Amino acid sequence: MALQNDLPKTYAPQEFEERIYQNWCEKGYFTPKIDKNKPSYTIVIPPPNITGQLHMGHALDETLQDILIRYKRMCGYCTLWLPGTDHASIATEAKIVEAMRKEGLTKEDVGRDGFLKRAWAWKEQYGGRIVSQLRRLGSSCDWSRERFTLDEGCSDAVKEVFVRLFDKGLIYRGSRMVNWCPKCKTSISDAEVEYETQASNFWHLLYPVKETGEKLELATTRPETMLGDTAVAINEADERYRHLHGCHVILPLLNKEIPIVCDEHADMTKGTGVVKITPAHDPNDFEVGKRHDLPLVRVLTYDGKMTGAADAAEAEKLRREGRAGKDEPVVLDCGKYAGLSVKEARKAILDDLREGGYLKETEPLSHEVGTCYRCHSTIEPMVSKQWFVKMEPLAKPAIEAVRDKRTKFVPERFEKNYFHWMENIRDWCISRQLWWGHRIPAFYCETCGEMTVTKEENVLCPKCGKPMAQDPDTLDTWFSSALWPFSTLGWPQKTEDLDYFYPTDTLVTGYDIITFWVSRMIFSALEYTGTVPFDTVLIHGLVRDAQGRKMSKSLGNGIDPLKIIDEYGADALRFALATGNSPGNDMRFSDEKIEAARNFANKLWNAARFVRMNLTESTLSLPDFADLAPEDKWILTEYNRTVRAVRRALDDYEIGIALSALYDFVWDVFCDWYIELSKSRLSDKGSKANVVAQNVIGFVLCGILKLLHPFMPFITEEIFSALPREEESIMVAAYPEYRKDLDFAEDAARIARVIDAIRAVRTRRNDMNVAPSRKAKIYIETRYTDSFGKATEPFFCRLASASEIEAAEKFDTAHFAADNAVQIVTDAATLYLPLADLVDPEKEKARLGAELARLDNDIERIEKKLQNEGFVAKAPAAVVEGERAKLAKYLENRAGVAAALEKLR
RNA sequence: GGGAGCAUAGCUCAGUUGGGAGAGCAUCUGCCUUACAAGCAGGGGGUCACAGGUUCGAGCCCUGUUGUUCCCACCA
Repeated sequence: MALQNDLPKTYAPQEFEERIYQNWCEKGYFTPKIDKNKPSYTIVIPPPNITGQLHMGHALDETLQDILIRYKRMCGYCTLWLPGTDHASIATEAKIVEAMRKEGLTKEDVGRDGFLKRAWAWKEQYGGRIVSQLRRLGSSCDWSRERFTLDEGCSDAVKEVFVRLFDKGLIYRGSRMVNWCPKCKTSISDAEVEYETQASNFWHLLYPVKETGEKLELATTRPETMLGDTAVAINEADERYRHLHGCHVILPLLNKEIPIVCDEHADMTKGTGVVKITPAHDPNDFEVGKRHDLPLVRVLTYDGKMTGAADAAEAEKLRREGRAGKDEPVVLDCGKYAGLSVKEARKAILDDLREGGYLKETEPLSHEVGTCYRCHSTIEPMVSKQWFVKMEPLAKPAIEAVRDKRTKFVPERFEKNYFHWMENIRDWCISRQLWWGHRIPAFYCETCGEMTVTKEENVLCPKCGKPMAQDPDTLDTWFSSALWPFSTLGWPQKTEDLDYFYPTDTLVTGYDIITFWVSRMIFSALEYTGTVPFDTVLIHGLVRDAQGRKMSKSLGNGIDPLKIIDEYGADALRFALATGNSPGNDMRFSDEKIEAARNFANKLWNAARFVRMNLTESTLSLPDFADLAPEDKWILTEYNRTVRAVRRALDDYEIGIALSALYDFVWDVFCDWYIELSKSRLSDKGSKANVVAQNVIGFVLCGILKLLHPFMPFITEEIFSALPREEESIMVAAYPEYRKDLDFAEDAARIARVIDAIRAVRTRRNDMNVAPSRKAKIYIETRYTDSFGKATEPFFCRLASASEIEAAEKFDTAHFAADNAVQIVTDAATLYLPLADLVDPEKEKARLGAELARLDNDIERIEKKLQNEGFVAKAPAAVVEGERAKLAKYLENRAGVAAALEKLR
């Protein structure tokens, strides 16, 4: 007896999950051995933020990736799942600033170096946390290749890209309108702005016209920026204001004369058709200002307050020294409003306008306000000197690549999101006024003003030879994330990894970061590596709570995956997340779902225990087909078809469908039927039939374990290791393949008839409230006597409370007391149960009557269909044939039911 | 303003080339049948949102309507 490791009586995942993971790591199964004769399959992880803790979104993302990786690995691919983390500049920096605030310190107090020291300490402390949490899920990542977006290699890739793009003219620096977060005190990109609806007002202001003395009415949502107005715009075609062309208005409160300009931006159909122009604080107005060469007047500081004398003086000083570009705004001393917050200034200015008679009316309005995606403060559009990536030349090939399906989205509809974003893309603001991140590799000479972009450090001015100072800003986090699929494999170095594993195969991520991340990886990869970064993007939805709400910290409705693992096991969590999951759709997570998942694991565990305790053979192999019982051929056929269905679904990324096919097979087919059908042979120790049954049930169980392994890695490994097996681990076993020779259609149909009959008997007995203890002989009248031979008797005895069975093509009425028997009609047979003493004749008549009516109904419908010439002529022959067969069956059944009814009468 | 998803059993959702609607949970009935009560056997429950259209045939394809969720957009 070679069998060891008896399976404990109860399924307790806590007992083995950690041990198994440890073992996999020690064996090095996660690290691929590059073999150029084998195809590669690569996934790079969407790197979680180092500040983060594992949440359900990660758990879903990781589960899907691990399923794909384990599947491909078992299919013989050389698989790499490359893990890592993201430095998440803005999120991490905010956390560290917050932590310092509690100590009473600011960034400025500790200085740049001191701050970065703290940041790296933070990374050391918390960066590993999320990684260890990933392990608990069973993720088969190659930890030897773990990367971090700020590590040496990734940083080198970032610098390389920056320099190349700059040299190509695709990166430039300039004063542009950017989204400014006054709380994070940095610019952010368009993609990082989230719009939310806010209740506000439309304030109708009156600006006096200098030349005519009339009062020009205009409406605004931002009265506090009026001090920065440098024009008022009307539409040239607007008849109402034709007489004002070339005139001026006197800006209230400041008593400043500003021009009335004609610009297409002024929409005649909206409001009064007049719009105030504040070029320094509104993106549209900025464009208007450029067209009319209007001055830029800035009235807000970078932390969201009204500017004052000091701000104005400082800007003036820079201007005088020639250190401010000519395209930079003038800064206004807002006088009595200086230092007020936007909110305070709005109130004060409105009060003064009202007092001066410049406020005509206040109209309530709800509108979309841009907010920072990290801190949700209101975004201020500000003119600021920043670095930008010129997007149009990069977007074009990226659009073509997806259009040509060199990269495919699953589901396909997300292409639309992608195209829409890419086709309307604006230049990408990549500089951030933050310290934690990749510092921009640009250097300025303080002596002569020269600028250089280079990968070098400690740069000397190429013009005057003096030391240069590096740009203080860092890059958008997503700039480095965009390089992730190749920077992690060694690019720009020509490494063996890059050569073998790149381009990667599948990227798995949520639809919420298609624009942030997926689109940027695609255009980056095309530009720097000349190929798409991955073949397929598998998009999944959000994990919501049981009520369908987004899980969030503020709602406190988040479910901690680690707690779920502690209580139910990682396999149950994975199962709950994968089952019923369809690409691109959100899902709800609930107690019921996780319990159902755990129950399935428990079912599998117990089925395996049953099989295990019946094994006496030390090896398992499929018996000679000649020795197989019909039920063996039936289960092998069902199993084989399941293999095909699961593989097909997985190849189509239909993970939910694959898993539900497995669930049904394991529970309904294998456990509820095959195990029951095998019990008599399995208890018949020492017989040849026993050995055959052992081998078949062992073979199918092993197949089930392998099929399930990508979804539930731990339990399948634990059971597998307790069975006679060839491989040392299920991880390195081959994924089952569909085998033509295991499709025994005829035998499968024979057992299907038996199952059908057993079900029918159970239903009748249940209807009649017959106690299971009351056994009865079953007479089976059938033309399929080979299906209902003596060999099937144990099935009826165990599963249909039969004492014995007798089958014949036709019984003559004298053979048994037919008048005292209950008659049951199935598609393949008519069964007689001598239980008449339990029958209420009236009830029985009613039942048979109802059945007759139902059959008549069916027959009529099919006959009608078959009389329809269109159907017979146009429907596929197989379908028509199927209908004919069905009709024949129904007619036969009807005859049987009618006869039974006749007898009762 | 543009775009997309969803609408199927009491609840949560599957349903992929158009050929008599399924699962889990819940509910009802009967079972400790020695792998499993985290279980077994059986039952009830659906004009597949609405209205048209294409087709021999529509939950599935087309058009429109309603409800709902989300994404995008510089609307003063």
